[in-house]
Amino acid sequence: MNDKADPDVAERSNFLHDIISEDIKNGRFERSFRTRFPPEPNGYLHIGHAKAICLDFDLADEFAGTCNLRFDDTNPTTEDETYVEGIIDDLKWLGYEAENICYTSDYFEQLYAWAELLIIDGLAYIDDQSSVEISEQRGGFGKPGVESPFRSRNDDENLDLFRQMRDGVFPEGHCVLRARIDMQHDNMQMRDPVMYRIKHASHYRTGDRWCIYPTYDWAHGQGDAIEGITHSLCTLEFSNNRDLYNWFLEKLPLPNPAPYQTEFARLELTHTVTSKRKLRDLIDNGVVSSWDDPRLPTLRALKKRGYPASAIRSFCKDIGAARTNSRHAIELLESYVRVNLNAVSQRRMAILRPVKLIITNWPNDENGHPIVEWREVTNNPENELDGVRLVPFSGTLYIEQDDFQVNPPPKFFRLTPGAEVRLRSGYFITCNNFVENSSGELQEIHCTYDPATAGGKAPDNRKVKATLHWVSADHAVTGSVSLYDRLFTAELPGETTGDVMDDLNHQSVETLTNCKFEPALAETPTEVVVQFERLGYFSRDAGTPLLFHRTVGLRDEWANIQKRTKK
RNA sequence: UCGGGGAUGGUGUAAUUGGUAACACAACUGGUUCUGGUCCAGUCAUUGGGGGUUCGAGUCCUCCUCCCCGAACCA
Repeated sequence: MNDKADPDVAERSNFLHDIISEDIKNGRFERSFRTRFPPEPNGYLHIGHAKAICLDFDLADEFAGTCNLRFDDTNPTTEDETYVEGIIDDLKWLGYEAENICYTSDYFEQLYAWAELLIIDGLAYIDDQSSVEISEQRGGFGKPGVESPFRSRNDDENLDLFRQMRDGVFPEGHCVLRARIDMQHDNMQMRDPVMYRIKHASHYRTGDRWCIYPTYDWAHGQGDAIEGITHSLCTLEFSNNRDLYNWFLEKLPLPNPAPYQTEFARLELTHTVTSKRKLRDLIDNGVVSSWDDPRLPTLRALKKRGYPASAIRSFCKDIGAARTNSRHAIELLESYVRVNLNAVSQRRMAILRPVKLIITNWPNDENGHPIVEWREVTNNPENELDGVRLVPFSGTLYIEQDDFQVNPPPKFFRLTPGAEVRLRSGYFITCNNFVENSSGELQEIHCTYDPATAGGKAPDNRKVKATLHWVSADHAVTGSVSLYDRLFTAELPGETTGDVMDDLNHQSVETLTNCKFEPALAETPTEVVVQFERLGYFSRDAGTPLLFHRTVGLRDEWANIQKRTKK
């Protein structure tokens, strides 16, 4: 399930591609290319993860290799089964299937055995100091560390203590297992890093079998080796861990060549955040409703909002991979969504902020009721196979408030008193009058129609400057629409004050409840995205009846004109 | 302060590995159009700064500047 077949997605070269080709050419590994996507199950996947996933899986696909999904579950106090399930769902939705679903916790026994081996080889020791003492002794940038007084403990004692650790003899924090490397090393990661800590916590998979848990560094490379990974791809912040990754692998009796780590820059987007902590803060503080709130950059939120998975994949492929820290404009992602949706989504008419339009010369039938015509409207001009539908048209309609102005600004092409416009697939109409209430609010617009322009074409070929969408008042279904805007006003939230909450966009969602939809919209299946003509793409909510989420608006030249004239 | 990694237009990614800056987004001009959508045509950088090697440098050397990551029993 990948879209190699998608001609829109061109393969772009990047440094990872080059490295792997080189390794294959030189026969560095006698096994085939294999990588893994290693999330920690303590939150849901977001757009940043999508980049890593696309990289891992597409590279595997391209080089005839495989990719595992591995849950890096070494910290029982933060992880949970629900996230495991959520991540599996998210990955599937994105369109990828893992070769194997693995868990670091499945390697706990092996990891433990290897740790004993290191102790026996004099390469690890039990340190009885507290975390603050250890931290203080670690030194600083340019300042060498100090060796622990327990560093010279003999191997037999270390082994004995380690076994007692495992047996639950000690309380949390009593001691840790440390690798004996070099307290003077320039790389802080190499200053006798902690391999095991005591946690009397039950793990969502191993239950109470363990009370000591391996740290990331002690588990990751070994997990890679166990799975036969060749290329361990991760983000830039792990660069400093690479020395340690290699050190452990060298000291262990593993078949060579060992996997090796290569880092790339994580995906950052403007006007949003992608750290799990910050996402969680937004949820916990009630800024957004949950992990799938459509304003969030999580995959489940994007899905709910109507972002096609294939658009996200195209985006990730095209931005490629590099080692430069960068931040992509969120508009770029949106443009991929528009390109995708423009091709596939059916067009419908919906009025978000309705105002009544009365056609004063509209004919009545023999009973004195306005006649109803069923106008034929194209479903998608981008795809003839989508055909047409019939939309009821009559003498009383709703149009968008924005489409009428009494005193129009320059370049306003829409309806104004005296002007003629087209109602899409309907008729040309001319505004003769309008009605306001005592407080000056627009109540009704009165127009006459030209019967000769049925279907929206004038026999004399005269032109109009605008085509408006409309909904017949008698046939309209009423529903609601949620309009989303960026969650943060600042490109880089927290840039000025350091607190992302200071940059919150307090108008990031607006829900309109009196929207008028053409009848066909009531038939739209849940989670399907349609284009509301002239407005944008909208996804039907699965829970709330007749609610649509705005996926993304259409490009809006009129908005640009207004912005320009303002300057 | 030490170590590691970066720097190409408004933004992001490329450049046959030393051969004369490409693609996308955004913006702007104009054209087409029954969506101010789509589509089409066009405009918009000499590669952080200095010096050097070379017929030729974004690619090599050198000095400088700026930015990111790192002192968790998180990953």
